[in-house]
Amino acid sequence: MSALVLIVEDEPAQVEVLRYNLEKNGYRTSVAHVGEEALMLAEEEEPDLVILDWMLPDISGIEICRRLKSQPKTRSLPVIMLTARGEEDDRIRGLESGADDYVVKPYSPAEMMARVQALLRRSHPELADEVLHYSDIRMDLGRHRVTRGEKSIYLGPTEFRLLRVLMERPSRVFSREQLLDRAWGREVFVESRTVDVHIRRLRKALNINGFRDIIRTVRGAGYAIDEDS
Amino acid sequence: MSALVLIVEDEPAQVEVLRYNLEKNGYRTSVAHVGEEALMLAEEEEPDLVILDWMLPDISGIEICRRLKSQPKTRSLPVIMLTARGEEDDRIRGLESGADDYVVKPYSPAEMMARVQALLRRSHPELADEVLHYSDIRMDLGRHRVTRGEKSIYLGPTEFRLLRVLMERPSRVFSREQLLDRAWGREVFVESRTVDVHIRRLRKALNINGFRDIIRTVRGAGYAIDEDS
DNA sequence: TTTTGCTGTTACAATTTTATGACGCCGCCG
DNA sequence: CGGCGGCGTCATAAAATTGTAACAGCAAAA
Repeated sequence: MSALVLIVEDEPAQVEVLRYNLEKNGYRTSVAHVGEEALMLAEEEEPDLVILDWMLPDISGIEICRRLKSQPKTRSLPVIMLTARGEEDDRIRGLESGADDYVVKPYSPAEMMARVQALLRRSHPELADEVLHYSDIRMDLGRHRVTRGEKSIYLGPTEFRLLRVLMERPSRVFSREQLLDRAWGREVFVESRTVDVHIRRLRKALNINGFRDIIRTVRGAGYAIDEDS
Repeated sequence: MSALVLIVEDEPAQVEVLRYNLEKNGYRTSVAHVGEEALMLAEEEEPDLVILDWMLPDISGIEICRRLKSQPKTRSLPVIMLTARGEEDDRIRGLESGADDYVVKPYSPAEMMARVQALLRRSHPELADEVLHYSDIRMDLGRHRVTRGEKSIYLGPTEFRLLRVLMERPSRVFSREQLLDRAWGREVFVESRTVDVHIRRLRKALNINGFRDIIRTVRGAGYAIDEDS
């Protein structure tokens, strides 16, 4: 089961951005458009984290945060406050009201995801599994799971490590020696040609259905995982 | 994803020079004109490096640096201090305040870029991929990728090495022997005319579409990569 | 203009590199 | 013990890359 993130935000476009990115990173989401709804959902659905917009139609974000922090049931629920740019005072008031972190709009999705993960790691380490993404490939390191699009992919241990190395630095070309070092370990002795074979196995597993090959062979250099051919 | 460099500088002309050069080298940029803004952006945008002018309208660069180095969140953020010429004391104070490097104005863009890359390599090796530029040609050594304008160019291994040699010293003329040495290796024995053929292959690949030929033939001397014919 | 020296271009064979399929070994689990 | 899955290696096929020779073009020198 993955972490549930409650999004409290009245502007639909913002909601969509958040929801898209959160789900892409493997979180479940739940949305409240107004303050009342937020308080209710926070209690009913027991989310693992709240992203809370500062400006809401009814109750202010700061007030919601205060209420959350005053109830035993939701006291330890991490809150990320979303504020408009440059309101220095707001930031301070936000933190005073008990928010655990704040993000100013506009923000980069990557930054937001990093903070979400940081907070989750603090409160529920077991929910903060690291997940690598590239294109439509998703690699959940904690669960040892790989999916492409909707399909789940089965990989042997070696292919898993190999893909992990490649996914940690998408587009970068790794020589066979580098791959052996990183995916096999420094002291093992295996033929460098063996990499070819595992690359092939990886390709076969990844290209299940009619998926386009995403591993780029660079003659004389090595392999990389890459969008284009 | 490329590295984000925060430029803290109040003089627009300086900003433009920096921004132009940084972006040409594949970095993303962000600009603060005054100290307050710098501190805020350093925290919000999580840049990977800061270029910090000494003289600013509100807070001094040295003070900003001190503050950055005193906060856990920004402590390990590399700082390059920009100082006016000849202020030896300033330099010392700059380094004392925790700056990781300093550059005296006026500086050469190449020097600045070299320092940026050096610092990045130290802190985030994965962001310091080397990229060569000349005219509209871009060569990403880590990704093993060449583009001209928007088009991506495919090169065989030898053409790749050959272009690399030429790109490392644009405009310089290399004799066939020098090219054989550097792109083939000292101990291989190949006909010097072979260079011609690979130069042709390189030209053919580079001049895809209607791009102008950028390799200059110097009769009796060799080849160079060059803007004009 | 003819000659001469160098360079551009093309075709082709040789070589190198990579992909693939098959095989045997080994450790794990029933 | 026996089967199975995962792994490394090898042999061979398939591709891609490369070196050369041969010839055409061209510009400067004679």
